[in-house]
Amino acid sequence: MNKESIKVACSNCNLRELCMPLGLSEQELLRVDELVAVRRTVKRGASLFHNGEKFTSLYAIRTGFFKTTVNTEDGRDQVTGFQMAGEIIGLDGIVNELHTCDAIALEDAEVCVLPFDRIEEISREINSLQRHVHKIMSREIVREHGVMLLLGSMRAEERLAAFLLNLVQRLQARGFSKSELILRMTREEIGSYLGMKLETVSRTFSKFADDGMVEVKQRHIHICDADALKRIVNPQICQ
Amino acid sequence: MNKESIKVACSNCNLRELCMPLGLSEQELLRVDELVAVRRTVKRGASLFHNGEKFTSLYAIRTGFFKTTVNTEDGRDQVTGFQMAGEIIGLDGIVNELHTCDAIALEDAEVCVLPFDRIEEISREINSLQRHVHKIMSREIVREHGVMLLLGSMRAEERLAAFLLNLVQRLQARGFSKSELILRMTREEIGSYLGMKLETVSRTFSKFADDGMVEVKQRHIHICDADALKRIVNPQICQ
DNA sequence: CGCATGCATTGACGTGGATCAATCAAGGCC
DNA sequence: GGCCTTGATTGATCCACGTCAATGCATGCG
Repeated sequence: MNKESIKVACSNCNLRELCMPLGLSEQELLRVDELVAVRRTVKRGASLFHNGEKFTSLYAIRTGFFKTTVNTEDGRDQVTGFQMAGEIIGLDGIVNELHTCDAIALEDAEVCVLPFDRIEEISREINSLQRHVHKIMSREIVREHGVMLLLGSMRAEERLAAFLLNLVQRLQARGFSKSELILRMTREEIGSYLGMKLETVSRTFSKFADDGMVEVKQRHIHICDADALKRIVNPQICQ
Repeated sequence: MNKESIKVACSNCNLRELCMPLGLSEQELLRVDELVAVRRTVKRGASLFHNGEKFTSLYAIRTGFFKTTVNTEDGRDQVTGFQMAGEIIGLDGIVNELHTCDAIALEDAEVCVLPFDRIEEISREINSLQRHVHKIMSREIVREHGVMLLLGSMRAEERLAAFLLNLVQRLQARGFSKSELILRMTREEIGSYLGMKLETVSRTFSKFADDGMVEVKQRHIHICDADALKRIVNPQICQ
């Protein structure tokens, strides 16, 4: 649990447009800079927070890649999401002031620690920050609706295609290639997220490769035919 | 779309402890009373809002029972939740100021309309209301984590048992019996929510009945052995 | 009253994905 | 380099659940 006391400003952070509302005044920006208490680094495999831990802060991911998992008393666990730079994690902790999931770094990561009472305080003053916080939470709710749709009504191929398209789209929004990606998670983690076994994930990758839609070499994925993947997710529409 | 202009106060609503924060001062209560613009009734089968509609308000359910569903362009749809008195719906609309799901009344219902800009305005002034709004959204995120766990890692019997226990627990919190309930939704809607086909829902009910855990007569359910249901959800723990 | 309509139940059968198991590839480490 | 560990792939088999189809049970309406 490595904590650093380097204090850094949001106002000149290159991820600002992902974390923060747009169109703040000079003055408001200075106020928002007070949000970030400190940054914290998390080594690959380590947890940022875990189930049962007291909730104090949200975290904005600066670099690295996380998974969040919930687990039942009887040992089952379920990956609830994969998060990358610019995304906010920890929202689950607000209700009961306890985290209800684990956040594990899938590669060395750095996060900005945003004490939640400070967020509340400043968002009382800056309307666009208040709105922004509400939107972040609502976005998470909508995202989860999408996952429920996927888990509740799609078949293995559809799930994996939807997953790949979602990943690559988010990477593209961050300036990465729209056809090339390196998976940060294992087949088992993908399977947990998508409600299937790792063998099925592997077989489905192989099938996509056989059909010429992707090239798969371990965790290196090249998407050759994104439209074909879209057609798998949405059979009727994409003809 | 029946709109009434009877203006009523939260301060003497018997659902207040479900919708509203506790421990407000006299003064704050008066302010909070300004939240509810109006009430609206929704007939069984009608929608409170639907996918694509402009978002303006959240809704607090006063009476009745709703389902929310998301749907893909290609006609699939997925029930994302069932909501009852005291619960807040419409949170999905905040991000893009558009609703992304349909809310359909499963029985005649009445809701309080809470214009969202008014919520934001008043929650800037009343800290406990601000915190309350955050908690409601966080609670929804946590609930959805639970559904993802259910859909991603449980088998049919476990899902249905978890569903029944959850329903009855929420009904009990509203003063209803903890062993007797009437389902407001069809087998197909239950199946959609739980990611299984209506026949499987029906068969699983029958199996529970054969095993003496519940009595099922159409939509009337009597839970004879709640512990047995818990054991199904949580094999190891409940021995 | 009898008949249509919408759910629910139950049975017979098929299949997508789970399970079990062997093999293979890629690092990391001495 | 060779060894060990961890994760990925692939094959063979199985079973939980989906699919298709018939029947039953309430409710409402001409």
